[in-house]
Amino acid sequence: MTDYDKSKHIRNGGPVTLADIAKLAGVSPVTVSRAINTPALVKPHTLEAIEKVIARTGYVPNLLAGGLASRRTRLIAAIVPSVASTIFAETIEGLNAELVSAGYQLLLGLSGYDPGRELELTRAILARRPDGIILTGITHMKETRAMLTGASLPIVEIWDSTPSPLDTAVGFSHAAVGRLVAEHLLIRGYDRYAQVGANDPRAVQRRDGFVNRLKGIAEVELPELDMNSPSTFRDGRMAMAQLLDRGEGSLGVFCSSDVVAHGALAEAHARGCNMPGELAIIGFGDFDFAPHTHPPLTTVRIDRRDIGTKAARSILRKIAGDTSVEAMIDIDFHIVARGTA
Amino acid sequence: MTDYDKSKHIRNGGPVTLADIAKLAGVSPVTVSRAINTPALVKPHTLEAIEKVIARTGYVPNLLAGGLASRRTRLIAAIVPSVASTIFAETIEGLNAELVSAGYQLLLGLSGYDPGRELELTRAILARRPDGIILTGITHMKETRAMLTGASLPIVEIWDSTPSPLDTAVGFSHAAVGRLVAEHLLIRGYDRYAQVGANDPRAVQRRDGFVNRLKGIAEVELPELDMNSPSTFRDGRMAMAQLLDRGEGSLGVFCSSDVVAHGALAEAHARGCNMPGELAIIGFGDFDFAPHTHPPLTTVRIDRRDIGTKAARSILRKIAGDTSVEAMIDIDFHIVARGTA
DNA sequence: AGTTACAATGAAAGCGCTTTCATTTCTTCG
DNA sequence: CGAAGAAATGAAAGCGCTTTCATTGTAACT
Repeated sequence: MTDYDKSKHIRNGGPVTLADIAKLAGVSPVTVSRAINTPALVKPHTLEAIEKVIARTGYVPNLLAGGLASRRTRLIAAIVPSVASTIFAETIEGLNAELVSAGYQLLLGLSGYDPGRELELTRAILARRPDGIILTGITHMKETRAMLTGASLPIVEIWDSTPSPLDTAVGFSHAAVGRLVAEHLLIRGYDRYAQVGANDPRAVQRRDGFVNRLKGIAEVELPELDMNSPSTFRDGRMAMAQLLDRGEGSLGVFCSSDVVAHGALAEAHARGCNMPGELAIIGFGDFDFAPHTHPPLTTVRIDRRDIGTKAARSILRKIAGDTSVEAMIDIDFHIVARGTA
Repeated sequence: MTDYDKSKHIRNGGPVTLADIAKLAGVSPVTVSRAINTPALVKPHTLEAIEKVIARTGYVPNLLAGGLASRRTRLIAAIVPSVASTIFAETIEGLNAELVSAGYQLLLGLSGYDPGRELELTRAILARRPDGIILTGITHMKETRAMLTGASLPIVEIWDSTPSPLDTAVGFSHAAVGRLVAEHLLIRGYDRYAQVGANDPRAVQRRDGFVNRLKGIAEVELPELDMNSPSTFRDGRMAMAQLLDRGEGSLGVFCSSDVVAHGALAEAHARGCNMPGELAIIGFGDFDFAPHTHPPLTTVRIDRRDIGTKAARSILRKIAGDTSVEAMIDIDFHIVARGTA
């Protein structure tokens, strides 16, 4: 039997390597590699011996070395704007659950709604050679797009819809959401219409869809908020105060998120507005608290977790070589009519 | 000048490597490596030439190879129970911000409050040889502890306090939180006391601190919730209904999170309870909505983001070889008295 | 008994970097 | 102008795995 100890000097108590295991188990390194990755190819008796040594030594394979050699890292990267804003947190959870159960690990990047940071993150992430990458939205800097397509790996864009994704997209049309909300309000008929909220690309799409649907019917008021995305409870409250102060007549408001809507609602509640007769508020996201506001918030519901799940499945299929993954995977949305519209 | 093309065959359009850059720039691979990692060691003229080639080719270094060779991955792993539950999301944001600005990347693991999953995650994460690891809480399976100490890397445990951390801990005493809340309620004096909420290790500590402080003074009622951590709005509402149904007299309630408290509050509100005279509710976390409930929620405030920031700084210092990092870094907490207690 | 096939194992090369140590090329100064 | 020291660069080895191809052992069939 050959001696597999390639080390020039005695092991200095440093981390155990595959070669160490091989030596201790009296087999070659390849066999240990197979015992770990493709145990079916190893004779049960040998396998058992190797496993015993692994357990005894507490060996943890080095996936850097493994990834370098095999060109597969079992790493999936995801870039989202934020994780504190509820909206993406559940998508991440869905993503992660699906990835972990397939033996993959999630590498997370937070872009803070900043395309420049998205670019830097993309570079940093690509340097780790993930097997796939997930991005939020469909608007990226051209350098980002170039780098991504040059890396030739599966890409999934989430939370938006497009006929021409970089690779595959999982999401829905924000403009359609805006239109749907407009129609919901139109049926009831209000004297004035307004939209308040964030200015990230997707919120803007929703606003534009809303405004366009009302074009020729009503002017949409857009209170100015001196802030950047994402917007807050406070923003909603201030905007609503502004709206209520500067005009008469019944009012239908579309907020860019449930948080903003909640703020708007608080102001309306404080002023004793009659909802939804005199004032209607529609949020976006159907956050946990939405059913519990006073009155309960009418909002647009999206299965946020499902976006993560479907994104994970798509990317895993692509990694597995499945070329039949659809370019655009649509996610459902609908209005949950509660007390505010 | 030597020819640095080591490849036996012509490059097949695959990813550009450091050797390719070296060849195109007419220098050796080491020089390119230095141009990237320690540009100060390279003559400005050479540097410029190399940078030009890198830009032109869109070269992205392979950090797997780099990490394998240098034994530094610039990767920090963090394991938290969940990211959808608000409580940890901001910690992650703080962590990430600090790490990114130091050139590190965050590898995220979600344990779902399950020690077994924490163990698996630890193994999977260690296999990627992070430069440091951050864990939530101080209770881990003994296999996890063994694996961690065996890996000999900087460890930071967050969101709890202990005199004997694995390495360093950043957090606070949950028992002390429970005591503080008990004292806050005692000052006002209620006929009955109750605690409702989750059963994760930290929530249990808070409950025990609360119960112990009231020992000999009052029995603490603990409504049964047929659920696991984390608990929800619904749990809070049901528990409050139970409490209100089965007893008389004024009542002081400590909830394991603001979400639970919000639910409890909704039930109390619906029944027209007089707060805080007849009924007191104290939450935990000071979530965004806490100031905006009706009445506004009294709760325990912790700077969640700060935990992340401090954890990141500690681990970065450790990586830099600083041995003066304190074993226990305390995080402040205090009661924000609003309308419910 | 003699192929043939398959299962189990091994040898060697190499993934793309960084490290260490050696060499070359400048400066600087007596 | 030549020696000494510093600055800039390079050669070679190797990080810890997986891959490919070769070899050996074992069973199955004629």
